[in-house]
Amino acid sequence: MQLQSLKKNVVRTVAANKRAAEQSCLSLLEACDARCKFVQLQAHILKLGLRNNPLVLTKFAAISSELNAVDYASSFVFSPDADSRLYDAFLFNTVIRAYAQTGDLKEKALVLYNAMLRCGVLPNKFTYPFALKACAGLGSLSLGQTVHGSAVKFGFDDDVHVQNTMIHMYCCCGSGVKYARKMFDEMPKRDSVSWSAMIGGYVRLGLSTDAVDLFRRMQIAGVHPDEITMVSVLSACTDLGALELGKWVESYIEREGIQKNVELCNALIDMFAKCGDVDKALKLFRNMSGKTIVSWTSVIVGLAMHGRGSEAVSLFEEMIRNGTVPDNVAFIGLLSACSHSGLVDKGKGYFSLMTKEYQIVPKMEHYGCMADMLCRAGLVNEAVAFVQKMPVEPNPVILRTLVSACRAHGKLRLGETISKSLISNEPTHESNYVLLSNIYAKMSRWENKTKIRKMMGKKGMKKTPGSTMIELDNEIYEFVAGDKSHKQYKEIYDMVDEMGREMKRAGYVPSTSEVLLDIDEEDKEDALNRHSEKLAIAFALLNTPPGTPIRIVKNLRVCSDCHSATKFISKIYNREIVVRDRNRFHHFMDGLCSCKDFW
DNA sequence: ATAGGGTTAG
Repeated sequence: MQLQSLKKNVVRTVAANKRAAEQSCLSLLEACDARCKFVQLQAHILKLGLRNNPLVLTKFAAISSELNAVDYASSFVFSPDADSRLYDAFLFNTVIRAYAQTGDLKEKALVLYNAMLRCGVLPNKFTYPFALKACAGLGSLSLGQTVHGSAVKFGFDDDVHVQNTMIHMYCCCGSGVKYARKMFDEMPKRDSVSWSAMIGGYVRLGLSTDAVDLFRRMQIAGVHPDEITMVSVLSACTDLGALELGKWVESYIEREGIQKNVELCNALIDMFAKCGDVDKALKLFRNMSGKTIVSWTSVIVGLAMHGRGSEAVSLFEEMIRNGTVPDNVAFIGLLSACSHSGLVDKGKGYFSLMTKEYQIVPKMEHYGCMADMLCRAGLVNEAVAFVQKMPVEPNPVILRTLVSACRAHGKLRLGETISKSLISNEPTHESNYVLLSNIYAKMSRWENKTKIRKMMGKKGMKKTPGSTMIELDNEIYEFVAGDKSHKQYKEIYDMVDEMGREMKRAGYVPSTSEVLLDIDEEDKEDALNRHSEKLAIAFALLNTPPGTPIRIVKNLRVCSDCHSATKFISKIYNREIVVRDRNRFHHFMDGLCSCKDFW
């Protein structure tokens, strides 16, 4: 073997020439891969007397990161019997980088950074991107600020690489985004990476409108975006559900000749699928070369969201035939496809394929998909038994799935029990109370329902307000329940009232039991009519020509009253209405929904 | 000799 002969070569030359030994040892380290025994290498270094050779140690540390042996290498390199006078910045940088890249050892990168300063080794311009990346991974604003201060002290804060990493780091530290923006605004010279870091940061924080605004400013500033910038911009479109904007971005990419690499194609596929045009996503997917597991998963998830489960399943089968090995994310997509389309037996089969054939240890999300699948299919008892048999404690998300199913399928006592335990475990989570209240409503135990409402008021819970977005003439409009901020609000409310009258004539019954407020029935109807979905639909009916499809995006799950109302509206006003909610798409047409009331 | 920003689920 090549490795064997290299080793012999090292041993031969070591006696003759120390310099040649170093070179040979470096080549040996270079040739080392996962098959090579890391420990043997270490013994070799000792045997050759290169224990304190910084170059060899650096190479040793660099290789360790690919073998997930950073901790081991670090303890060898920086052991007490090593000669610390030989440590240099390159060596520290290498180990700091290795730690910064490692999943759960990022804090050690900063420990080493501090050790470096204590040893009197001066950091250089490469040190800061590594150390800041560790802070970003930890999401620790205070650590980031300390390292930032240190970079200023040593005079590396005017380097554009360092500044860009700082923007990235501050964006990864939640409340740090304002510091990121401040740095960004004060930079004397911003390159495309600076813009991408800031735009990408906004997207990750869910501030997608800010991301789009910044992209517009980037164009005004005359900085040419590259494929990485465009991935973030597309991600913002996906988040906003802004199909028109997304289409514009696609044509912009073509026009500007931006290279459509695999990642950019994946982002385009994801955008089209999640903005409602899954057929376009499929077309792009078919035409792209170099498909990765991400490409397959994106399109499988896209089909699942549109209720096209069996297509998702055949695509998964095709992927396996193509030799792409599914990972745990692909299985989450596949299982959710089965769940959304009622393919219970298929789902069970794939769950066991995943664990047995692919040796993937199921995570909470996989269990969640299975519980969800059984619940949707009305197999509540089986779902409960499944959850009890799980080797891990179910998380609140799974328990809430069970409670909803209990309510839908009349297992009210059980639902009440689970729901009460949820409230005691998670007393500040609003939806736990809503679930219990809905169960009481179904049991007609109104006094209990009132009690729940009072409890909620006392706890002062912050409620995620439902909001609905709609795109019209290159603008994105957002509505919240009872919104009166819009210029047209009077017309919108008149339209909502008219819609209500027409729907009632057609047989719509408002589901006032969904309303948690303790108000009389008429006011409850009023509250339902002011839901953000209905405001957005009224706005669209007013401002778009008859017959054009209406696309709206809801931030939460669509409520059952709005779901049934939208069916009536699609028929009465002869409109196709496409609703994207938190989980999936609903295509309403002629009084029916594509989800077949199965969501 | 070592550097910065990105994609799939929940």
